[in-house]
Amino acid sequence: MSEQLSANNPVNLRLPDGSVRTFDGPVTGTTLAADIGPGLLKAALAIHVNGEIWDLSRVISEDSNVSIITRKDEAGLDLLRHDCAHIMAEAVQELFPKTQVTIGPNIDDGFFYDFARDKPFTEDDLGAIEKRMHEIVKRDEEIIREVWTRDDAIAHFKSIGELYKAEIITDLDPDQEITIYRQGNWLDLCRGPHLPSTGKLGDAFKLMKVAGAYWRGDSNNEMLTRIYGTCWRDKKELKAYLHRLEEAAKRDHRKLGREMDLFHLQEEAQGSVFWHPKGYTMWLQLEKYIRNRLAGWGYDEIKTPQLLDSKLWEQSGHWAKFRENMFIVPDEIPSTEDDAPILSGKAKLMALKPMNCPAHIQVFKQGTKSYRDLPIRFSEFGCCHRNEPHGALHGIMRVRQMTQDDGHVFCSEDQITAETIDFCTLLSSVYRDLGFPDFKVLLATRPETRAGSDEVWDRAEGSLEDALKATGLEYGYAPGEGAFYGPKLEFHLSDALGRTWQCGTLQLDYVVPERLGATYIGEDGAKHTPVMLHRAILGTLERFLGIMIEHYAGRMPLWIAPVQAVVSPITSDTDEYAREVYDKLIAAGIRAELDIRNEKINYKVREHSHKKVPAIFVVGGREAENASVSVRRLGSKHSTVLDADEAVAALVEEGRMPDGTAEVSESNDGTAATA
RNA sequence: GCCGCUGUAGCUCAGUGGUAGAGCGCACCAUUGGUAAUGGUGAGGUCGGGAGUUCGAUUCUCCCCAGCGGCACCA
Repeated sequence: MSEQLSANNPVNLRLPDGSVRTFDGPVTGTTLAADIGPGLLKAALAIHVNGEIWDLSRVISEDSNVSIITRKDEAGLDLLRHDCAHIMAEAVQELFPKTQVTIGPNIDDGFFYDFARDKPFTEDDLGAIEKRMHEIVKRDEEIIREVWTRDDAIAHFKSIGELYKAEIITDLDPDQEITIYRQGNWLDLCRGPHLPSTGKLGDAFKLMKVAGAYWRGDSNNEMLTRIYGTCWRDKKELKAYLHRLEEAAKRDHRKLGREMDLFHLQEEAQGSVFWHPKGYTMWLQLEKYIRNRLAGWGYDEIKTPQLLDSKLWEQSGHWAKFRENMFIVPDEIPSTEDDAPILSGKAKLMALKPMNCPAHIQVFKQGTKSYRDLPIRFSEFGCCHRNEPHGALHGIMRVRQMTQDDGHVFCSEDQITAETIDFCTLLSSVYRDLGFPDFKVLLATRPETRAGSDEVWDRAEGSLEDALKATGLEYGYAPGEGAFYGPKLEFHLSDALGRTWQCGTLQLDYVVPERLGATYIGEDGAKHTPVMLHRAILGTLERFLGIMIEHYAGRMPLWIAPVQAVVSPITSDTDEYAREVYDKLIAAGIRAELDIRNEKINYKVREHSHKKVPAIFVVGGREAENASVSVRRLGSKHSTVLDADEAVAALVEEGRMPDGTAEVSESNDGTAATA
């Protein structure tokens, strides 16, 4: 069909309400918007054409289903954010002419743009850049889409010193259309689409922070300087977002850990946690809970050594594949001579265990095992050390000494599916108990650095995926993210702020049991190597407690709260009665405190509320007279007067540790139900 | 590990080329007060560590360490 013919053909555009507008020939989104009304023309940002988002200026020459996109649409917000990134890049290059642009994608709540510059940007530069951005918005520069040839584009970007852009184009799929967006005197390679002009952006944006980021995300490449920004439809949304950040900061486990006196960290033991009595109470409760649950699913708990000979790690494959994350200790008596080296450097080496699996295999190997013994399930609250990079450490979420709720299941190949189903059932029940009903599953496949042949990996990945299918859980993939000895399932839970955390894992391992010589006698009387499933539900207690603290904003469920109740007399006249109530709580097994300090009740209520104590029992003359208590629950402005014994009994009931028998909560979307 | 920022009292933070200050917390005294701060008095810091410049450094310069925000890595 020739151009001329199509130009004379009428074009029918069907709008979302079903109505059709007919034009004499090809039209642009702008024309359509104007045809519908001046209000829409003003609000229009782009247009959906048969499911694709187009610039308003692009010519539509065929009958299409269309809808105009405004800033009210989700797609409109995405456009605003991406344009905001472009406007930021324009501002940066106006202010700092020798800076090269690289990539600038949208992210949750905003965008970033990575720049190459001799001197990295600092936070002090953000004010000037932001100011210039507002000027560019005021200039209301028209944004023009142009299609260039590949060679022209490469030549152009090379000629202006934009080597990264030239590299990006060079690496693009040869069939990919090269589009350039021009605004004012500035232009950028971009797939688009974009707003019709910079003025449409508005003023609800803010540059948030600067950071270093490697070119193409590879730590072997040079480091670029990244600027993060946030962008919204209007000032009100921006303000709400900033408020949300402030609220999230209040939940920070490092802040709450200090305020609630749970733990501390100090530089002499970086990456390892000093647990205080209150924090360790939470730890012990969580440990007790998961221990109970594991025992109910056929796990036998063991305890294995911290320091193991490097020979074992060589054999297991850790020495070759994991050594840079291990703490190595020479097995030698250090010299006490003043002028002699402390260590000779000649001693044999031991290593603090970074994982428990080789030690569990040693336990398995004691005595002869029969196929009738399988599956054997060992659990251990294994304290592991990993030499994590300094920059990775973060509160108690990312530490160097960690305690896993670890376990290894030794089984035959035909037991993998049943064990996987059981594990997923247990895991979803645990997450539900702990307040995290929603989680996602990813199948992580072979990494580049790995032990074992491709044939073994084919088998392992196949078995694990088959078993995963049998659980009925929905899942995605994490290519290349498997452990060095086998593929794994990653369980990512969502917290109250919608963030996701990888906690649980199930790893299928054909490699390490064989390397370490684990065998059992099969039905056929011959030796076979068992399959090993490495699994953890919480992941590590440190991280999981950190997640729980932030998820609950410190207001822990009663069973895990370090102090469950405080008894506080109004005046010292009722100290004695307060002590009676306190004794009742203690006798009932409640973690209670008695606060008979010479302070006003207002002061005490305020202080215990800040410390997130779930229940305050206030007792005055009235309560003492009729053996009652005035109970004020955390988060409530009101108090309830109850019979003292009943109040204690109610607290005992509420504070019962969950055991997996609770009803499935409504927020569970069903993905967690596997039983 | 890489980039940037920060490091002052237990906590949150102000401040200065002439050896430091606030609020909260803590101690003591007074106050006995019904559900988110009673008042007063006092103690407490070699200003992250080391070196340099200077008559003099917490302040300026350099190096190191740690924390924070990211990147990379990861439970």
